[in-house]
Amino acid sequence: MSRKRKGTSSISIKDVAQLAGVSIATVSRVINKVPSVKEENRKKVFEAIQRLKFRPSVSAQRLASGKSNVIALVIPRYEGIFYSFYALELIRGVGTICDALKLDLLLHLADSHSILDFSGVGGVIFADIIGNRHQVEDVLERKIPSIVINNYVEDLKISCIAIDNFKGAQLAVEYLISLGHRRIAHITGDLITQAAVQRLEGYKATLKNKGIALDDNYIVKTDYSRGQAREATEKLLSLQLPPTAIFVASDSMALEVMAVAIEKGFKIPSDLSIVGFDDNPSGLYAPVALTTVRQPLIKMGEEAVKYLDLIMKGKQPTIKKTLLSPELVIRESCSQIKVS
Amino acid sequence: MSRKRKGTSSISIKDVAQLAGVSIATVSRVINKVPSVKEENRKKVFEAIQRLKFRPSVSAQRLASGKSNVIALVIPRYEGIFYSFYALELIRGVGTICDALKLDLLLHLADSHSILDFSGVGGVIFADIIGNRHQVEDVLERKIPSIVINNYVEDLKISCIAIDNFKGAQLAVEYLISLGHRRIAHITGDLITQAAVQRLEGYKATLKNKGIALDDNYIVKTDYSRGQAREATEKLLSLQLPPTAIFVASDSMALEVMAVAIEKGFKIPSDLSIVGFDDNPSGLYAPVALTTVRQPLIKMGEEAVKYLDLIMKGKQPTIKKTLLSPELVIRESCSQIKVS
DNA sequence: CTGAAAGCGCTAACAA
DNA sequence: TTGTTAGCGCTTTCAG
Repeated sequence: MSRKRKGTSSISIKDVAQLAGVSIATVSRVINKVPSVKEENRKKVFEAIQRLKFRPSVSAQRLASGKSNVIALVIPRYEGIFYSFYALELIRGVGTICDALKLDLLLHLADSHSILDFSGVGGVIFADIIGNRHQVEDVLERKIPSIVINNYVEDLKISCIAIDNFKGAQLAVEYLISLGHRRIAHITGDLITQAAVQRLEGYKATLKNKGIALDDNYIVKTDYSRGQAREATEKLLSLQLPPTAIFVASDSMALEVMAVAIEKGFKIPSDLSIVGFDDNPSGLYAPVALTTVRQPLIKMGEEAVKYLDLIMKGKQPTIKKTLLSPELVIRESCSQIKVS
Repeated sequence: MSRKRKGTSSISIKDVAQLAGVSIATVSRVINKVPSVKEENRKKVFEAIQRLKFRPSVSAQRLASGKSNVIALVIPRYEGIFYSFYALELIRGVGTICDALKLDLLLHLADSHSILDFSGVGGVIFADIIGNRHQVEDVLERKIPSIVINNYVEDLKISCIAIDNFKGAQLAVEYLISLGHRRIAHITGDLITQAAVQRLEGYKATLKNKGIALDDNYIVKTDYSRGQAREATEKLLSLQLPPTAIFVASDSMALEVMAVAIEKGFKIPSDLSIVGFDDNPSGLYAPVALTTVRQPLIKMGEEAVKYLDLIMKGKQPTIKKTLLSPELVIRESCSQIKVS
């Protein structure tokens, strides 16, 4: 008995087997719900497990089976992301469904140069790709099931689920136009995100389509923060010919826009119409309930997890690029333009 | 060769050893930075690792060594938590430092009845304890290094790091009193959280200390949501004798309070002083910059991780209960009371 | 329906 | 300084 290990104090499948009077294989079968176990034995094993408070070692399970039920959620750690409703909502969606599906959620708040260790991981969800394409490529190369969300990736062989931000912007702007607005401004989000870029493009394209000339003064770029939203609004409203409507790339910024406008004595919506983006519940309680574009973030997270789960279980191996449709939520912050 | 396994396609330490012309033990030593390896061999091994793109299997490492560098962050999934700046800030703090210390972060958004699987986990951080004491007790029983944050637990043998919410409330209320206010209301957070309870207690105690009678009409309970903050404010401001100051349990609610007050024609701060809690950056860009109580959330998360890391490495085994001090951040939303 | 036994990929004595 | 080898706790054939 010379080369014995430091005995791990924790109880193992062996102890359970012994107490239950069966072999470890049977215990394993019970744990894995293999149907072929006699009811009597199953019961014995269950009791032994209870009595010993046995918990199977995930590491051992993984090692032996080669399977893992860990999903990694990679969120790029750029500043702007934490201004947003978006991140928390996403984590909430993904986290909740992981809990339900008994998947473990590994959270990586990653730098673009973080080295991510995916060895124990069964699947990876990339929340957007911002300066970390190489990480995606790495995972792809290692054939780890993966999916990108909130970013429609054309040029990579990977599944993705994204919001149709272009369409979202279009919905917002068309609505504004339908109310008679022509001087429509746009406060963008951080243009390192695809979402912000596409919203801007949607805004531009829709104006063009409707024969409204673009005016660069009406486009102000921000990093999604409330501070920059405030500055943007001040700039916009002090223009010689201020816009009659502003389409804002996030609700949290839109709330700021509204606050600034009210401070300056504008009446919402009669003097200024505002459309946000997100359907952040805060918008409901704004001085004037915010009209906004709802994007199904939680759903996006859920879909991603479910899809990954399928791939990890060996089904659904094809690459699928999904675009989720946003939806205009009309509340009180927009009105027909005043006759001039 | 009958009983062979389905060969895992992934390369193992064996392949590296072969290519490098050394034994697997040497490869293992290189991986684990054991100093006693000849420089020449170390180099060979490194090259082989590079060429093969070898990544050690975490599961195997864990199983063989009995060590784990996974930290689980357990966040109770009650509705209110997602209204808050708090959750995201915490995740950010913990997530960032985990990335830095090369620890894996397992995120559990747990129901109180979720069964948590901590088998592969080296340490656990409980973010508050809300209906999940049994989970804490379970971890304790299994001797897994653990710590509770945002909740000062007296009656459990576990380390904790919490904010001194009582003191925070005291700072806020004393400041208000020093400005001459006596009709000071409090909009609470969700009283299933210790933080909200302690802020309420701090509020009450401070008033009492200063010889100001408590008035139940001045205390309105909420769930931290903006909607309830709005209702609370409306109720408070329509009182026959409305408060001249409101201490609000979170910044996000305080912003709502301010918005409602402005809508109703109150001037901030001359007609109504407002103090929030959190130091949410949004408060900076409010119509009137919000005076608030700063709580070091990110620091709390960081400290927790560092501490756990120490325990996991076998140092610092004692139980330590830490209380972090909040700090009053005076901005524009409070003023001397008007002479009546 | 069950048990024996061969790994899964790695670590850590121990011997050399 | 290095190689050999016995496990770590579990899954999964294969043979009853």
